[in-house]
Amino acid sequence: MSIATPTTPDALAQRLADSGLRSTPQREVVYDVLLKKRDHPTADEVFVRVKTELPTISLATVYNCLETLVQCDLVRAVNFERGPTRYCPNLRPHAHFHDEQSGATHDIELPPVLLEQVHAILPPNYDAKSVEIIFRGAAGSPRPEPVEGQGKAKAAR
Amino acid sequence: MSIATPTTPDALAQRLADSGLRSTPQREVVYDVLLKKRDHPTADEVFVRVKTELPTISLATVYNCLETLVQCDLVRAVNFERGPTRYCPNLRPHAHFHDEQSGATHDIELPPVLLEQVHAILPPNYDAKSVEIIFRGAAGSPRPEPVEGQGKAKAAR
DNA sequence: CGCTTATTTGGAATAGTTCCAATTCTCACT
DNA sequence: AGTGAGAATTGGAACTATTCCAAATAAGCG
Repeated sequence: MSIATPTTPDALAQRLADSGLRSTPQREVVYDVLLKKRDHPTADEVFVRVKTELPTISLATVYNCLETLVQCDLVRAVNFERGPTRYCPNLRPHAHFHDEQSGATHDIELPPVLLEQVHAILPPNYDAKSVEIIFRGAAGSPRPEPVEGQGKAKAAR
Repeated sequence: MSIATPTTPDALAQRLADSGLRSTPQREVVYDVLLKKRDHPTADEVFVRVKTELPTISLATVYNCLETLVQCDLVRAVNFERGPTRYCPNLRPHAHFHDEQSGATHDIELPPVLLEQVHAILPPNYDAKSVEIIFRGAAGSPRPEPVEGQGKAKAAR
């Protein structure tokens, strides 16, 4: 079923090899960046972060690497409304809560039992490879929480 | 008949009025089109369909109308992976099954109990206004079917 | 070491959507 | 019925996110 120690930098080389792909500095740093700050960054945001370590990397490569990581099942791509795709290195089954105020996204633990129950609503013949659960709302803590948001920070329009 | 079923063309004028908006031919036809063929069309597809009735409508207006309908809670906007937003006039709580083969999207009944259970996984202080459940996989027929949907066809637009 | 193939890169191209300014339509009020 | 204010529509330009492409680079392998 699932793999024992998935979410570590070292898993990368292994997984890549398994898929007949090479471990490159770009792929490593992109993955590291995702592991280091798990705030569901966009490709652009990953680009910025990776550049501090690999100043010459190109945005196209960031897209390539992210795609590769998704292929290898090391990273999940998440799409909220219209906006850019966000990337999440959390492999455990979880839902996403999208705080519309701050734009931040939080992982929500998804109990296996519930996951099963959700799958169970599918009629026969529907074979779901994956399921995505996305909440939208306000993570209205009594006190405002530390900024985790990428929400409007960049969305200068 | 049923007040509980707002998914009728007539509901439109009412809802619009409630929001202080006007009922226009464009809005009516856009809504009709959604009700008539519930295959989760994209804005483009709606545009094409509406044009047969209102040949001079513009794509911008279709976007406007769809947005308006979403605001009025008559229509849900759904986003699968990177692709265009799709529109769904089904107001009852339901999940979506996205068939990766055909590109088609099916509504899946969502039992209220399950919906509650899903909401229950949220930690306190998380106030979800809505939840979206999206399955991805292969639907239905035990035997493979030739190409059909809007999947990755590039020329079909 | 040179060959082959994978990977990266920058820029151009594309898709989907939004923005904007000008026009047209509606409605409320004389 | 006429008019003015505000809504709504329209076409096209602008924008954003992403993909495509062809050339340059890097790596593994014999």
